[in-house]
Amino acid sequence: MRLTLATWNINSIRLRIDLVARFLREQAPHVLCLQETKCRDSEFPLAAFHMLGYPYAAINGQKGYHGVAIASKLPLTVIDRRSFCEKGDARHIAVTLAASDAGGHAIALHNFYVPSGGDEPDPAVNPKFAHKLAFLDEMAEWMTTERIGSSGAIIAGDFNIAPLETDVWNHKALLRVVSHTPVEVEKLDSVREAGPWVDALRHFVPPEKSLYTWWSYRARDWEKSDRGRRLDHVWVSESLKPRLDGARVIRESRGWERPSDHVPVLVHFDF
DNA sequence: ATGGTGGGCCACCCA
Repeated sequence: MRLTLATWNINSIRLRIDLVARFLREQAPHVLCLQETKCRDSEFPLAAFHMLGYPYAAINGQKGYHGVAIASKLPLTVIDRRSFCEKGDARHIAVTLAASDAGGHAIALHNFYVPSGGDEPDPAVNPKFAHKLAFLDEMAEWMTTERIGSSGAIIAGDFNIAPLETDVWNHKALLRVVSHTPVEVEKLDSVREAGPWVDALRHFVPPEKSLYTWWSYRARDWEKSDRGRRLDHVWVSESLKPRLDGARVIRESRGWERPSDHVPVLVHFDF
C-alpha cells in the first residue's frame, strides 16, 4: 500500500485554488498540508477540494494572516489545534490517519506554520524573531513532554528555517539572515532531536546537494538567479523511517502563473 | 547598502 503526503505554503488558498487544482490533478497526493491559507474557516474553498476528490478536510484559519489546513482523500480525525506562545495564531493543526489507511498503525500528522521571524536576527530588538525562537522552544518542550514522535507520526509544513548549508544558495551570505542564523538552526535541531524525527527529504537527497523549496518574489528572475532556500519540511518518526519510499520537490510550480513563493514537497510511503 | 515583489484588505501589517 502506497501513501503520498504533500505540503505547500500556498500564500492565500482563495487566490490560488486553481494552482492547487493543477497540482492535485498532476500529483494526486493522498493528503495535502497547506500553510498561509489566509482565510477564516467559513471562507475555505471546501467545495473545490470535494470536486477534486478530496472530501475530507481539517482547517484552522483566521482572517487575513497565517492559517493551516489538511485536505485528504482518506478520512481524518482532528486531534489538536494548538495555540503556541499563547498568541492565538492559527499555526498548527493535527489529525490522525486511520490504521487501515496507514499500514495497520494509525499515524498522527501535525501541520505547522512556524513564524517567519521578521528581518533583524536579534531577539532583543525584534519581537518577531523572539517569537520565532520561543515558538521553537515550545515545540521542542511539547514534543518531549507529550512524546509526539514516540509512535507513528509525521510533522510537516513551513518551518521557515533552512538548516543545512546546502539548504540555502549561499551559506556564508545568509548566516545573518533570518531563516539560516545559527541560533534558529540549533533550536530546529533541538526540535528534531525531541522527536526524534527523520528529515524525509534529506533521507533521499545527500547533504552535498543543494535543495530549495522557496524563492523570493523580489528576484528579477527567480530561476536564473536561483537564490532559493529549503524552508518547507516533512519529518517522520523513527518508526516510519523504514516506510519512506521517495520524496520530491515540485520546483516547476514556482514558474506557474501567479505562483506562491513556496513550492510543494511530496513524500511517498510504502506500507 | 539598498530595495526589490507579493497577499490581505482599506491603513497598514505580514511575508
